[in-house]
Amino acid sequence: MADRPAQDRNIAATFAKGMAVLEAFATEAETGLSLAEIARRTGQDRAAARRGALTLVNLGYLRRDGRHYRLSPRVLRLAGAFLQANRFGRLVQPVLNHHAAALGAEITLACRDGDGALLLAQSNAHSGPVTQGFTLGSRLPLWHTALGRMLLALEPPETMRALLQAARLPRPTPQALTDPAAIAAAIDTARAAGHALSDGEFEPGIVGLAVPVGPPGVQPVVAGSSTPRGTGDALHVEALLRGLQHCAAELRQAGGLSGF
Amino acid sequence: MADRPAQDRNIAATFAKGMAVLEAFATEAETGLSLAEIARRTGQDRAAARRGALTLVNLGYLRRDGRHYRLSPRVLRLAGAFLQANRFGRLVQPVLNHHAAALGAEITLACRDGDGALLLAQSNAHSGPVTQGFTLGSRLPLWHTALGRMLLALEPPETMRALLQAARLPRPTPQALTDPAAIAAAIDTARAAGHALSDGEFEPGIVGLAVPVGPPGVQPVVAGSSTPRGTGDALHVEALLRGLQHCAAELRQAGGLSGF
DNA sequence: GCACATTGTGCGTATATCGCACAAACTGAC
DNA sequence: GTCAGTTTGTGCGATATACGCACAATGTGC
Repeated sequence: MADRPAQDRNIAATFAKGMAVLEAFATEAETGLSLAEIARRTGQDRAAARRGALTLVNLGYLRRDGRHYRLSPRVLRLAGAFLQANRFGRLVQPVLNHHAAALGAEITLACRDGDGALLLAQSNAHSGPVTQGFTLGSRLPLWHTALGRMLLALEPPETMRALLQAARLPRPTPQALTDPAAIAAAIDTARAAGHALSDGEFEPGIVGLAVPVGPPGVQPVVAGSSTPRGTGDALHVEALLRGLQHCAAELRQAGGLSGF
Repeated sequence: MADRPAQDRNIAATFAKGMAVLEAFATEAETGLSLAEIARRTGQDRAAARRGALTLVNLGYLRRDGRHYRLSPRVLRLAGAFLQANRFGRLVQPVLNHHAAALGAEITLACRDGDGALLLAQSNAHSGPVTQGFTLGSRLPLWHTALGRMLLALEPPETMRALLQAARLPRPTPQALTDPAAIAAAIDTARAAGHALSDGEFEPGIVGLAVPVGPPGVQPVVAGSSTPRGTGDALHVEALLRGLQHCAAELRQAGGLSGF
C-alpha cells in the first residue's frame, strides 16, 4: 500500500542491517561497543541492533562481555578465505618478502575500497622505521598517500573526479595538498609517470612511493613502500622505485591476483 | 500455531542465513561459487541463497562475475578492524618480527576457532623453508600440529575431551598419531611441559613447536614455529623453544592481546 | 533433434522482523 | 535516603518481509 521506495525484493533487508552492525565495529579501533552505541552508529532501532548483535554472538563473530560487544577472531576466517582464494600465501607473499629483503624496505600491496586504500598484504622484512602500525585490512586515505594516488591514477578519470568531489579533504600534515585541483594534477602526473610519490603529505618526513601491479583488471592493485626523508635522497628513492617495479613485474608474472 | 522448535525471537534468522552464504566461501579455497553451489552448501533454497548473495554484492562483500560469485577484498576490512582493536600493528607485530629475525625462523600466533587453530599473525622474517602458504586467517588442524595441541592443553580438559570425541581424525602424514588416547596423552604432556611439539605429524620432516602466550584469559593464544628435521637437532630445537618463550613473555608484558 | 539437468526469477502467502512501550539498572543531586 | 534523569534490556501485536513453489530460460549429453 504505502509507496515506500519500493523495497527491492532481491535484497534481504534484515541481512543488510545485520551487516551494518558488524561494520559498526570497523569504523574505528574501539575496545568494545554497547548495544546503544551500535544502534546509534547504524541508525537502527535498539531492538533491531540487539537482534543483529545477538545473532552475531550466536554465530561466533562477536563476543559479549557484560554490556559490551567486541569482535572475535572469527572474522579473520573470512579474510583468510579471500587470501587463500587468491593464492596470497603461495604466490604473493613470497615475492613480497623476497623483494622487501633485497630492498631493506617494507613493501605494501593495496587496492581501492570505497574512498580509502585497503591494505591487502605487506612484507615486514626488517622492522621498518616507518611503520605506524598498519596491518592487513587497514585503510589509508586516498588523497595524501602514494598508494592512494596511484590507485586513483589507474581508475577511469571520471571515477577519480567523482570521488574527489565527494571527499572531505583532511590535512594530515602541513605539507599535505589541500586544493582538489592540485591533487588531481598530482594524480595525472602519477598516471603519466607510471608511479606515484608523496613527500611528507601523510606522515611528516616520510616519502611514499607506489607503482601499479596490474594486470589492469577490474580492480587495480598497487605496490608501495616508504622511506624516511633524506636517506641518500634522490639516489635512494630511485633505487626503491626500481625495486618496486621489479617486484610488481614479478607479481604480474606470477598471476595470482587477477581481478577480484 | 505449529510448534516449530520455537524460533528464538532474539536471533535474526535471515541474517544468520546470509552469514551462512558468506561462510560458504570460507570452507575451501575456491575460485568462485555459483548460486546453486551456494544453495547446496548452505542447505538453503536457491531463492534464499540468491537474496543473500545479491545482498552481499550490493554491500560490496561479494563480486558477481556472470554466474559466479567471488569474495571481494572488502572482507579484509573486518579483519583489519579486529587487528586494530587489539593493537596488532603496534604491539604484536613488531615483537613478532624482532624475535623472528633473531631466531631466523617464522613465528606464528594462533587461537582456537571451533575445531581448528586460527592464524592470528605471523612474522615472515626470511622466507622460511617450511611455509606451505598459510596466511592470516588460515585454519590448521588441532590434533596434529604443535599449535593446536598447545591450544587444547590450555583449555579445560573437558573441552578437549569433547572436541576429541567429535573429531574425525585424518592422517596428514604417516607419522601422525591416530589413536585418540595417544593424542590426549600428547596434549597432557604439553600441558605439563609448558610447550607442545609435533614431529612430522602434519608436514613430513617438519618439527613444530608451540608455547602459550597468555595471560590465560577467556581465549588462549599460542606462539609457534617450525623447522626442518635434522637442523642441528635437539640443540637447535632447544634454542628455538627458548626463543619462542622469550617472545611469548614479551608479548605478555606488552599486554595487547588480552582476552578477546 | 530430444530429454535431462541446471540456473534465474516473479509472486502469493505464512512468518519472521519491526519498533513501541514497559521494566530494570545505573547515575548523580539534594 | 529519595527522586528525577539517563541508559539499557526485552515482550508483544501488527505488518512488512522473506520463503520457496512454479515457471521460463539457458546450458549439456545422447
